[in-house]
Amino acid sequence: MEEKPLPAYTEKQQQIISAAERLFASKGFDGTSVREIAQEAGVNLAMISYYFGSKEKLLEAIFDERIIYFRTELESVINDPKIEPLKKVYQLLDKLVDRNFERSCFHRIMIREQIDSPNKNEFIQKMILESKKRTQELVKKIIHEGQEKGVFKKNIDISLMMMTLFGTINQMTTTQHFYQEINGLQHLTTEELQTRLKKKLRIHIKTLFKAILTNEN
Amino acid sequence: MEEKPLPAYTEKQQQIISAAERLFASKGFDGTSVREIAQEAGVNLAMISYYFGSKEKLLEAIFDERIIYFRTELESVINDPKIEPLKKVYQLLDKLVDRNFERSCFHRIMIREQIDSPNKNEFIQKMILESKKRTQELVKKIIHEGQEKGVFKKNIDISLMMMTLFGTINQMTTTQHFYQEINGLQHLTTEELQTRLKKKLRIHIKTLFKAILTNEN
Amino acid sequence: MEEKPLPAYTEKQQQIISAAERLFASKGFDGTSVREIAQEAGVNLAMISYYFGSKEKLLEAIFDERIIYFRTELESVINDPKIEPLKKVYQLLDKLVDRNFERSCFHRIMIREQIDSPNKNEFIQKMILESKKRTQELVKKIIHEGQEKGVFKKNIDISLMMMTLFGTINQMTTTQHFYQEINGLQHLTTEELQTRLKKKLRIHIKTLFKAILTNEN
Amino acid sequence: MEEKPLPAYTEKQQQIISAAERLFASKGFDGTSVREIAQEAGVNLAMISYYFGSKEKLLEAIFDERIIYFRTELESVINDPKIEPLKKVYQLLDKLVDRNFERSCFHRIMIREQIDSPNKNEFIQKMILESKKRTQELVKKIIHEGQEKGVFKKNIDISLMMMTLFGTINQMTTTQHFYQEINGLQHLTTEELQTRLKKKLRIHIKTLFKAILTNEN
DNA sequence: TATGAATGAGCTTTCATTCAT
DNA sequence: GATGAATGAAAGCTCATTCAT
Repeated sequence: MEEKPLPAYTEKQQQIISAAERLFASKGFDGTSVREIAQEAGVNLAMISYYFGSKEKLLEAIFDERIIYFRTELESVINDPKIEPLKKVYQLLDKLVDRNFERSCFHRIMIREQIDSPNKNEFIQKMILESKKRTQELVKKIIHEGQEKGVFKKNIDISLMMMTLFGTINQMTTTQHFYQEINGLQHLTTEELQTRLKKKLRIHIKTLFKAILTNEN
Repeated sequence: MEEKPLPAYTEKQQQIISAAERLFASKGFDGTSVREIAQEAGVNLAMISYYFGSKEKLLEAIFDERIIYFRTELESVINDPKIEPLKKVYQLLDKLVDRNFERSCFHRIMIREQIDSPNKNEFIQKMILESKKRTQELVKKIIHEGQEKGVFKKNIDISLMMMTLFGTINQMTTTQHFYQEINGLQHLTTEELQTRLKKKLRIHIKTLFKAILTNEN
Repeated sequence: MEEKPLPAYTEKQQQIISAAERLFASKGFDGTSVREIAQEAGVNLAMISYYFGSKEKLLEAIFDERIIYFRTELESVINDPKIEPLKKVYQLLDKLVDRNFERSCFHRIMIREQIDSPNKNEFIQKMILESKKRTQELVKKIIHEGQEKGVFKKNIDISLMMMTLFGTINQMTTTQHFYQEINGLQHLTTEELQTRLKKKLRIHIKTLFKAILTNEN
Repeated sequence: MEEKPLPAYTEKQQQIISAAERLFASKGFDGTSVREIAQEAGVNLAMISYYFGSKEKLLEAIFDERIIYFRTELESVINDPKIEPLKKVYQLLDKLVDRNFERSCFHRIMIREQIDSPNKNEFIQKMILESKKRTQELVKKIIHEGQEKGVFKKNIDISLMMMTLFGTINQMTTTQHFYQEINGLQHLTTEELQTRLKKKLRIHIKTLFKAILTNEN
């Protein structure tokens, strides 16, 4: 919770974090062994305990490292009074979509960590909750602004709207390969697919929110 | 439909499936040990390998057992030509929401299994893909019908619409506790929360789809 | 703390207990690895956790198994009113010496476990304490009897006397090889040494106690 | 005597020795990690290997450092021809008791190291053996003197007498907490307990030896 | 001299599975 | 069919030690 003045993690620690992030994303936390992480990161097995203390703490470090990326991004743009509400929403949505594609590994980890279950890591739960609260607060502000200006509908359930927002993005993130398969896009490389999906998703989400928020068509 | 073509699973096997389903849902496949399943099911440890061959095959059995529940449900209603398209969509949506709440354990498992990854169980991947295709086909049919009748908009990207549909439902399923926390509903029991969420979600999804599909407000 | 009606430990468990006892006696608890125990006992490594849960619990099992041997032995003889006090003391002393030689491995373990230290196993500490209390109570009874009959001195500090009693026996148990070296008995086999020591110790302790307890010479 | 023949150990080395001594005393050699010692001593982990070569050599260094304390102490007093034998014995006993309480940590280590075992550190075994021989020689001298003067009994088994002597002292050193518990002295601080025990032990041992050595009461 | 980083071997324990009955 | 015993492999982690600076 304290702000870290220094980059905090050394290069080798970054290597480990990055390797772990990739593996946790694709095989899950429990499905990934510390040995695999060490191998993927090209470091000695014992280094992981040496640097992070435990596998659990390594996961926390990943959150600690990546979640910063979450906070800083959004707020700046939103507080510009000149931009009109819908544009602000659009900007916000684009950012959310972008960051999901840019940090897709981390997002996949986070999606898994969100799944309801009793004995989840508390530290991480709190981080996610805090992040959700922040974003929701932000969204609420813009929408209220739009409502006051008469641009947006009244009676918008923001929590449910967030469900749709993050639900759609997460669904895209997690089920790309199904999308690819169903739509006969097996010929595309992963990168091509990603580019296409990002473009489509950006438009889709904006269309969706225009429909949810305004009365225009 | 009522007759089961195969003797299916004995009572003891059902016990195991049911116990495994609960545990896989809350702790993940890799986070659950066969010992735990045996204990939760009240059966001997060796029975699980004995009956199902392996932990992996047990997971497949869960899918095998529950996915039927998926197929049968939807189609019947949809083929009624008297019901108008939007009503049909509404009925479909309600069913999807309901089955998600009714079989929330299995859905949580499925959500996890959908998360992109190279070395996932192929059998299950195919099951999920097939199920997705079926549902998408169904939805496509209704929507085309609505489009032909001039009730629905043209140019609807069904795949993305599905992302929003399942994304929203899944997001609700997996992040109930965050919703509860953020909205200050800690005083509700799990059951009360579920009832409330289901009601809200049903409305939300329908409103959403009306906005997506039609030009009315 | 509950009495076990059955022999409790299977043959294989006995093998493990016995092997562990030998190793713990000679190398200490922390100095012995579970692997060594498994090898010495000729069982699979995993069996030890399977049967006893952990290395710690195995140590407890050793105490559980051997400490019985402690309780039963002594009391019977002492309650005979016909035997005169000094004879009773002699009998008791002989028994104590004998059991130390018979179960010398276990005694060495117990000596180590008695050494003052903060994070010792509580279960074992309690067992040892209880055993010490019992024995002290027993000794107290005989001595009081002797004092009432005017055979023993007044003003005997029983606790300190016990220190001398068990101190001497334990010292013998733990430092046999030094005794052997110092007294030029390297030519004796372990067995021969033991026999000689036992005989000597029996006499020594009795002489000692006669001197402590009575006024005769 | 005040000049140290070798530069011996630097201050930092002394810190390490002292920390290790405390930890080995309470947790045993194998139960103590080099990391703990470094932390307790407030020095860098690598310093320990750097200074002493290995954990084993550190233990040897402790013996090397502390055993001097053993040798020098006793002999001086004993060679005074004016003091009568029993007084000499008394002085010796008091010294032995005192040094045990003063260097109780080191004594606990030594007690552990004495416990029979094939693969013990030879260097240390030799040190202990040599120390035992010296002390025994000393005792022998005084006793022979007393026997010649007709003050002490003939036929005294000195080795066994030593067993009783060190056995009693060691027993007190290692099982103080049991003594405290059994005699209902939980209200005493460690220091108060020690003071009381030392006083009692001094008297007890002397009484004991008077009884062993002489014919008086 | 002093130290943070690094290492390979080892630790205890648990895993999914199979065996013998 | 049903089960307690058994197994080899692997898990996460800590160990004493050494390296590079």
